[in-house]
Amino acid sequence: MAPKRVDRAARREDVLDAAVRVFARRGFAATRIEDVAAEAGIAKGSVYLYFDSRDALLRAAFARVAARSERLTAAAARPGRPAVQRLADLVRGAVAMLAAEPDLARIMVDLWSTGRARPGTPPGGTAAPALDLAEVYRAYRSVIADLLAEAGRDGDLRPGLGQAEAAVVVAAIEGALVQWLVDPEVPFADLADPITTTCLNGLRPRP
Amino acid sequence: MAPKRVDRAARREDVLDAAVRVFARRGFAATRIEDVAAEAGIAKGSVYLYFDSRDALLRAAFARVAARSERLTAAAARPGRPAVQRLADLVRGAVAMLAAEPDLARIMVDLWSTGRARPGTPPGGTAAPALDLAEVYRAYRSVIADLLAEAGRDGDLRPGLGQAEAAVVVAAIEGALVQWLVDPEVPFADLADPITTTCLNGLRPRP
Amino acid sequence: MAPKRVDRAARREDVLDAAVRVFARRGFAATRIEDVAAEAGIAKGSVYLYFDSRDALLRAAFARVAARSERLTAAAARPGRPAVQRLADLVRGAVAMLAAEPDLARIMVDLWSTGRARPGTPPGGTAAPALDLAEVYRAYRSVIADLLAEAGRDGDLRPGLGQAEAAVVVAAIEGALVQWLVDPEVPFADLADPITTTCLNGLRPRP
Amino acid sequence: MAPKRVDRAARREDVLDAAVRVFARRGFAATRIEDVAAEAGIAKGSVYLYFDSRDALLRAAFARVAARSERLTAAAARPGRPAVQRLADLVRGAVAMLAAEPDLARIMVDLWSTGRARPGTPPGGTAAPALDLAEVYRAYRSVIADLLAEAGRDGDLRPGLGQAEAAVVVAAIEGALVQWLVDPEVPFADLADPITTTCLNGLRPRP
DNA sequence: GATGAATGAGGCTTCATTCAT
DNA sequence: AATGAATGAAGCCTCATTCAT
Repeated sequence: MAPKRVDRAARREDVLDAAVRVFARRGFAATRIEDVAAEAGIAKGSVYLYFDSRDALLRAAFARVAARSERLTAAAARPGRPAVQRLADLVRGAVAMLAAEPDLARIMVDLWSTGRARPGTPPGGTAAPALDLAEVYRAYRSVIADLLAEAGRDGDLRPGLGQAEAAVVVAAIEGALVQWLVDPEVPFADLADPITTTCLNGLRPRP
Repeated sequence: MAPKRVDRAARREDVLDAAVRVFARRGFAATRIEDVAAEAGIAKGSVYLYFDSRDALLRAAFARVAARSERLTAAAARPGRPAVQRLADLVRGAVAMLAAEPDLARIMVDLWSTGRARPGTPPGGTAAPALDLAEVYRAYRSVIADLLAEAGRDGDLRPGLGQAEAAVVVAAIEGALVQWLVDPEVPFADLADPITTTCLNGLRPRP
Repeated sequence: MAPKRVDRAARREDVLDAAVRVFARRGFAATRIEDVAAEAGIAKGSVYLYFDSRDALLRAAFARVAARSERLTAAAARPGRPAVQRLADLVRGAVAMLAAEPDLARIMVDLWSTGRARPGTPPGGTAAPALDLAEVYRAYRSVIADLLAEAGRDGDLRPGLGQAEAAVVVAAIEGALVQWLVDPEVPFADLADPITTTCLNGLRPRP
Repeated sequence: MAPKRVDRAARREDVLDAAVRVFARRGFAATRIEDVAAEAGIAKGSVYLYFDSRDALLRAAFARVAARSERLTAAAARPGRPAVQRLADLVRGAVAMLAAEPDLARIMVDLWSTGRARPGTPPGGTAAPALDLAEVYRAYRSVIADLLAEAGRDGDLRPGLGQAEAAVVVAAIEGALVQWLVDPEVPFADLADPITTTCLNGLRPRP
């Protein structure tokens, strides 16, 4: 029974892989279950062996985005080097990761709008477990805010930096991502440096 | 034969107003023609008196977003004051405008994903005049890059700044917007200052 | 008030003229009230000043077809010349009239199918005054059958000819019409002679 | 992956059978997809498993009419007996077939009007392979014209008969059909003899 | 009388989901 | 488990008809 489980889980991942690809290509709204099935090389009905509904597929894709984000911040939280450097690494790492996985990046943008108010959500309230994108970004900012504060105490950045500045750093990354997705000629990966230096210089102590 | 005292164009704007509100509330994908009609206080079929199709409504909404963006950059291009200041004004103006018209802002986010590969586009190819969001952002960056260069020549910012840094500035604005839309507790309007100072300080000449 | 009446009737005819042209061009099914209005050079709503409904327009068009048919047979019933000749004249006259008024002819073909079971007709039965096309053809055949019988008594055709042979004569005309309408290269007007001679020869007494 | 024991093609035929019945009963224009589905005993949406659109259903019905017509003329073209007799057989066969399949016959009449200028045809131009009814009748007349010419050489009919007389023969059949469809009391099947004898006698050599 | 804006019922088509095989 | 045929709810759009001006 154990191998069965593994198989099942592996198959599920395969389907999700396919879904992510199609979601990235056509967007959620335009993606039909059949598209996902075709991309996964299985029959339409078989998708339902692994996911309860179209919505569940969407939520699973969201979970991937969230997990990736978490992995990223987790790495940055590890101490051992100066906070400014860990911050710089975090920014560079985030850009690199988004650039390396454009499909997930595209889905994230879709989530920005879809996550807001899903059609399925009944006016009453208790819908499916919400795609808590807000929480993801809150955590993201928290980690950065902590690093900013620490770097402030280290004297590498201005003291007193907090949530607002963390939001600016996150903004620079996500905003650059948007421009790349909207216009593939924008060299997103190459923006890692300008983003890092601009933000960090901008937050240095005034001479 | 009398031109009918109902002003066609005004009525069309009313419907578009309604559409923008609903698009912002539910997203494009989830918005049905009937929702727009209800919001406008007219019958479903009446929407078609003013717009050829659901897609035309979407395109008109895009045009509003694009027009607003243009108004913004046009103001910044007017000379008369130092480039750094005009740049700072542009950033603050952009944030203020987005904060003041959250509906259009939300639609813009929808456009980021929808604009990519619209489902409506017939396989044949030449559909309606594409929602050229890329062009909007290209123009946006251009204006900012010009200001950066000018400020460089003024000695207010580093010399040699260009497209990349312009992208970072745009990114900071749009990225902050995203965080606000995803999480209304993010004080977007208040981020105008942190964004402006961080970016401009970060681009100052090194002492 | 009298001139008003005349005006009104004349306008009504104008609208019907327009309707006949459009019906002939696009067929009933594909003709919208607006098409008729445009062809008549009036507004959509004005059509309803002269006709109660789309269906009434159709019925009026039918009436024209029927009236024309009646005029035709009426002429043939007038005595004074040998029956065979009146018969030949009737056939030639029918062809000439149909060829001269292709619009009405096209409408007649539409009536063959539409007249059968109009959508509006409730399953129960009592719909609008039916388009009694059957009656039109019955009268048509009657007149011809009478002429055949008379020509039989005259010794110009075989005796004992009746409804069946009348149907064949009518058939030759209407069937030729169909071929012309389906394929404009068929020289309908020129078929008057072949139809007349074939039928009349075919009904001559055997030598 | 098993080919599913339901034969797709057979099922498609079933649906087409149902469509033909409904088309015959209500006419094309008045037939909704739901009517066809109900007649076939399936759900509305299921019709689309077998036909791409309402129009495709119409075209398939046309194909049946055309195929039947072809079968008929093919039989007549086979030599072996005198041409006059084959001609007589063709006429009788045509009437018998039309009388035996009144549904297809009714559809044919619908095609006479629908085939002309189908509403479905996009303004662009090249829609689906047009319902080339003209071609069907052209072929029909050709076969008959050949038989007439051969019978002329045999001395059974007048020499020099051609397209015009062929049109008259076709006309007699189709025209009789019309009268029957318009008025079910017309004994169409019994008209086979009057048509045959009238036409063939009418085309005999003059004594 | 004329108009044409407004209405809303109705038809076509799509597609998430189910289920018999 | 896997399939894909079948379903039917929903959404887009059209157009006959009404009605205020």
